[in-house]
Amino acid sequence: MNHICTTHAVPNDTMDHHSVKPFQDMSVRFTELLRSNRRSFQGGTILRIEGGDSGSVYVVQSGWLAVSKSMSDGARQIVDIVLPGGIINPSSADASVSSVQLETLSISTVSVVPSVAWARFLETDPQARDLVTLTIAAALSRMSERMLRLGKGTAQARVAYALIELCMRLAAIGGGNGGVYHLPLTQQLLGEYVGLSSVHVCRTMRRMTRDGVITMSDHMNILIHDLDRLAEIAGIDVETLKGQIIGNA
Amino acid sequence: MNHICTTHAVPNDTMDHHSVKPFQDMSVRFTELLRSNRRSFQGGTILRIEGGDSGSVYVVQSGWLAVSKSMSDGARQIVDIVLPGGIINPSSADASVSSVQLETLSISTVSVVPSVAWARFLETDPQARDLVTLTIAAALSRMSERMLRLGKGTAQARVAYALIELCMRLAAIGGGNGGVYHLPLTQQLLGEYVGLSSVHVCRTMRRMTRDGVITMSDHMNILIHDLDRLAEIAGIDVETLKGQIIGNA
DNA sequence: CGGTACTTTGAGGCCACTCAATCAGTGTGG
DNA sequence: CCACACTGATTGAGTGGCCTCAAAGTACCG
Repeated sequence: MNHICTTHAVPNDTMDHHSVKPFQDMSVRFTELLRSNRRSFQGGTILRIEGGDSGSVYVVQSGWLAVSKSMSDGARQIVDIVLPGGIINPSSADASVSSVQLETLSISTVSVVPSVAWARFLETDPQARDLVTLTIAAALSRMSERMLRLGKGTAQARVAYALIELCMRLAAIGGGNGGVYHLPLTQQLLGEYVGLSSVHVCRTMRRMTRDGVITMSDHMNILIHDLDRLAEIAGIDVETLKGQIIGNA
Repeated sequence: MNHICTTHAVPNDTMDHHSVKPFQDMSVRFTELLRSNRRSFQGGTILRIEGGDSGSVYVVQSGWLAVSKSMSDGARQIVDIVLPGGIINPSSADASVSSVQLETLSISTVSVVPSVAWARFLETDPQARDLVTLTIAAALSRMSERMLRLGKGTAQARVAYALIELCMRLAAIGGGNGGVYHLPLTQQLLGEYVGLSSVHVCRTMRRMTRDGVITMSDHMNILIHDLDRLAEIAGIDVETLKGQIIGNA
């Protein structure tokens, strides 16, 4: 039920609760650029197919997006999950020259800025350049961390890391307080994020539930009971990680 | 036998055969910046330990580098391999804020530019900024591609992809003609790159040799006999990939 | 010639996969 | 209001790919 790019985009200038934390201190021109290109999409919308629209930068203001790649046999890997405040630049950053798919995981508000306009703007705004640099650094850090667990690392470690990563990133932008949050992902999608089959994601999370580390309620509502245990399973130091995968240091 | 950062760096201004392809058309000031910070390192030198020297950008002019991360149990994942022409900016690009290890895989010439000087220089040189952007895009593309195979993808596909990726990148900077090249990696290291044990790397490559796809001679001299077969195993389209993982489009 | 580093091959085990069936939640139309 | 369909979670059974342990082979070097 993927909708190919709802072109009937909804210009959303009614209210401005969309100004995400990382964008708060930016210049007026930056804010204006985002606002004039803002669109809304429902969950499960494909914004960009491999190399299709090669000329836009995506600035996320609300909702969750997934950047993914697929093998010829259809198996898919979610390369990165982008939260509000994230910037996806297929031609220079988060997603490479092309061949990645970009889709919404939930109802989202995204500013779709033509690459040319974006580049021209960046030339004039050093502060925006710094923001982009910081955003990319955070994305790379996340990806490296996830790669490490994809290569080495058990199913438990992969899932545990993903849960912590998303929880921390969410907290950084003012969501999910105290280890409670909602994942707009099926176990299938989570599996594609961490490189596991949906079945094994289920088993793994079930086990962590039995062990009292987390609690799940209706459709991926996560409550982290024992962050220390979870961090141990994931093989990370919470404090260290915080400084690395969060963009707004 | 890792040498902790040979501080007795050898300023290498004897000849200038170091000017790598991607750097050829850059400004004089850029060239000068690199030259004044150039150093030589022997293979197996650790240039940067997790978050240690937090303030340098590394511009590779010759040799191979590895960017890696380790788990608490010592298992290591090579996040990216950087060839001549590559730029590693731990605080904004290839390697994230910190917590990555950077080491030489072979004798290398690298310009180690202090972050502050680098940032200041970039402010004044839009062309250099574009180069950085392009370099990052290529790195991200490679990483995404490798992540896909790390998550889904058999041992064969992972190894095959790595061989093709490195061959193509090497060819792009004027190395290894016609599918023949030398990998300055042990099977152990190649395993850390593609997420396999050294034993299984061996078996996999042996099998590809038996199947007539590649030939190996003394210590990782690779000859690709049947690129089409190899590409099929890797699950890629050669032409498509070329445009994506190579920086100098 | 012994030492070291790396590759190769065998044997056996475990983790995660696939296949498949059941269950739970949510609509949807009669 | 209930039967039906549909999507997603759960659990079991069995398999296979990759791992580990281990031993032998090969090249290089002091």
